[in-house]
Amino acid sequence: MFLTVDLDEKRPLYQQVVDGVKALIAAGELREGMTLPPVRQVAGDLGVNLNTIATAYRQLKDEGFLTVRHGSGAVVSSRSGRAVEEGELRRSLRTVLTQFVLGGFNDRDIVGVVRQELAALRQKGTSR
Amino acid sequence: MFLTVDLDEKRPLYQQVVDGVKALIAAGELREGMTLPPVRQVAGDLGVNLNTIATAYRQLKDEGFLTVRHGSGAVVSSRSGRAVEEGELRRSLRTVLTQFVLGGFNDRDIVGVVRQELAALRQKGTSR
Amino acid sequence: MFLTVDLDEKRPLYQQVVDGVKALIAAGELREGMTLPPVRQVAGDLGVNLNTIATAYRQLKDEGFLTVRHGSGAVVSSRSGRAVEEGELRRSLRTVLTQFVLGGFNDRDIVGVVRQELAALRQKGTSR
Amino acid sequence: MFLTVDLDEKRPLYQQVVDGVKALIAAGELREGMTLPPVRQVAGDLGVNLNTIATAYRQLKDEGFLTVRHGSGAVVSSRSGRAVEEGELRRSLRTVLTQFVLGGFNDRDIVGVVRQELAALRQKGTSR
DNA sequence: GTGGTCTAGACCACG
DNA sequence: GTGGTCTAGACCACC
Repeated sequence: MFLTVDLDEKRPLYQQVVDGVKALIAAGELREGMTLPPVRQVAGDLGVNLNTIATAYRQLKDEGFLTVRHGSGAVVSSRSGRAVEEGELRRSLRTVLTQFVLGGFNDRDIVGVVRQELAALRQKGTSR
Repeated sequence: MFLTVDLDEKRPLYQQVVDGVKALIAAGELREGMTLPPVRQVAGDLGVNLNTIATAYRQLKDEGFLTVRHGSGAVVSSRSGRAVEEGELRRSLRTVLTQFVLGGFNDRDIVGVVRQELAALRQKGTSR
Repeated sequence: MFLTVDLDEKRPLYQQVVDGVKALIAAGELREGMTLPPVRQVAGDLGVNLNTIATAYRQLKDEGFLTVRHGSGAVVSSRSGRAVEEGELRRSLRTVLTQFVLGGFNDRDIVGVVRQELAALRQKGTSR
Repeated sequence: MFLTVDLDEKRPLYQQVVDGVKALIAAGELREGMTLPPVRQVAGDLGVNLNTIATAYRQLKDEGFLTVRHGSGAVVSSRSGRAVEEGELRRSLRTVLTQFVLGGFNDRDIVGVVRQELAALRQKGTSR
């Protein structure tokens, strides 16, 4: 798989997996109908506890990104993901931007970084 | 004060206060030398426990944003805040941008939202 | 564990715990990768509140001595602790030495005591 | 006077004054029978609150370093200062030495620093 | 008046 | 099981 986790990060492990899968979907690298590797395999590959991956898959299912068919693995859902509340998104964005501002970046710099990251996010797959 | 907290958010209350104060500093609304309202007053205004605000002030002190003088109050520090690692910042940004992409926003939209939020962040105070 | 606290001291309890852990690390008795006992156990052993120990662990984490992994435990960090300013250290030393001088110790005595304490500090573990 | 205080230090202001006076006595710069400047003057010179200096003088009196004669100021006591408990002293010393060890100093370095500071402490006055 | 510490006990998040 | 957060309320230290 194309997932990695970092024990030294602040995000919990399961969240890193969730975010990683979402990123792959956003990049078009994972598309609807594709099957994700079994929980056990991912856990083994990443060297983390099995429950951690199970939690991540569960959250992805709850958010509508995966359809779990008992015995046949987790499949990327057709209507991938329901909208996250925009208010919440903007709040997260605001927090990150605040840190950039406090770090001394000016608006040009920040918009540049945003463009860079967007390009990186979309470089793989068909995107949309 | 201009702080708010939301019990339904995922961030802990004290973290919301920390982020709020940082945002005020970034916006130039709080400047070095200014005194923050007493812990008890903030706690009362926000309807949370005194210790929650004390924790927030403590973290802001530890991060170098505040200088706390025991019998006096908490004043915004001159060397406001130490640098956050850029790598960590970019990672946070990437996570947020992924959410936007998954929400169906295109790059134009996203950059637009970023510009809006930056403007909002900087509208108050002289900035600098 | 080899920690003790004393209610009659001026240092806050959590600070005594912080200093105690640092001393164990300095002595090489606690080394990187080792897991500290759970918060609740330490609290029970020392007869203090859980939160007091949690505060100590939190500060040690903030200072870079511990890496705390939520569901696991607190392990001694590899890059144990960031440097303390030498100026601040010397100031603390000066204050203590002043007390010894006022207590009637001569320089020989004082250097002797320093050597004793250093030896005690380093007797355990391989040091390094 | 030869006292200074630093608002950015961790020690409380009154404690800095106490330590400063003790240092002057230890150095022999202040000797028994000499009169300290009035509280008001010291407070003015240092730019701190009058109560802060009053607290410092009171503690010095309580510890036996000063004799306060109502109306005639504070006089350095003949039997300057009662012994501080040696156990407490050693504990303070141990804490400081721990920090030096954690800072990477070896025993030679540390003893060298101690000798330096002792010399600086005693350079003025007749000492003893 | 200010902020800091501590307790007792509840509940949540993570692995 | 682990650590983290929050509350309610007490008491202390500083200015």
